[in-house]
Amino acid sequence: MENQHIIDLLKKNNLKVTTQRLLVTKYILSRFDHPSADQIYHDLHDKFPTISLGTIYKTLNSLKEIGVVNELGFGEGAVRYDPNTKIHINLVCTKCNSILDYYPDQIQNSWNNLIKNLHVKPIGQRIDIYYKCKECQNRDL
Amino acid sequence: MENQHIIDLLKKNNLKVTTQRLLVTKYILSRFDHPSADQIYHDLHDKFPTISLGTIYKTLNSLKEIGVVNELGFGEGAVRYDPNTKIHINLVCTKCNSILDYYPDQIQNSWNNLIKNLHVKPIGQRIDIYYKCKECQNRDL
DNA sequence: GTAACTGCAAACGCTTTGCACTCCC
DNA sequence: GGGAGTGCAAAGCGTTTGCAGTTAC
Repeated sequence: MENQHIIDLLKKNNLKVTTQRLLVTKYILSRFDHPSADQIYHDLHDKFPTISLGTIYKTLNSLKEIGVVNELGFGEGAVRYDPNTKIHINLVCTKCNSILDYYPDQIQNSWNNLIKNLHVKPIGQRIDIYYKCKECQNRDL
Repeated sequence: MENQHIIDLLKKNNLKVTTQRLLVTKYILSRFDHPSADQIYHDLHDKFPTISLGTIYKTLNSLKEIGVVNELGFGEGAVRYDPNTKIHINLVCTKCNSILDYYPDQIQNSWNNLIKNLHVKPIGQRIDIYYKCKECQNRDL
């Protein structure tokens, strides 16, 4: 996503535009592997050595509040941040904790069909499939 | 579930049968609200005042390893334990964190249909829908 | 100018760990 | 009798908070 779009996005939501927020927002929106706060911190630290982990967390929480990212918490380890709020399936490797997005054909239709009799109004959803990724399977042989 | 079944379940998985394990296992299997370790601790403490939180955690981890419960981690708050490993939808209230199970008609068929082109072998799944429960909606009026 | 944001460090909440004691088999 | 399980307290880890200094607007 271009800088200008991110600036507009932040302004529209009454968030001041700072270098840190731009960096974090641009970074998370460009990533499809659902990084943790710590991964973001380490990756951005090269470009911007004074950024702090606290600011990463605060920014991610702001982005969560304005609906730009979803949190994916797990039983163990850190929360992962998912910039994809559309219906999709997270393929989660239970060994290395990698996460891959998966979009089956007609997923929106299938999903609508699944929840057609639901009596409540969803404000979000999460679909995970746990498996062992190729690399981890090979590593075990 | 009867005590004898739980005893068999533990023995079959090479877990020694102790009063604490019996209590925790029986308790979690009887609950449909996906309690946290702390909730379990407080509820069992009445019956068995010397049980410790550490033992609750250790037992839950053992039960997880033998596939009796699933962990539901969230961005905030404690992990919740779900004794239902069949396909179902967790209706999660984002306000009070209550969790309700939901079984749409034909959910297994819909799910099979959704993942029919998936090239990996699932070892588990999790489907959440986030919403605001009736009580929380009313409370906000 | 001022309210919001940042960086830092300390605090926090949930979970795991280490260890001496106890209990199941 | 021996190894697994328990209870306790301390440690661990990821995240939030408080606050003084800084920045966007």
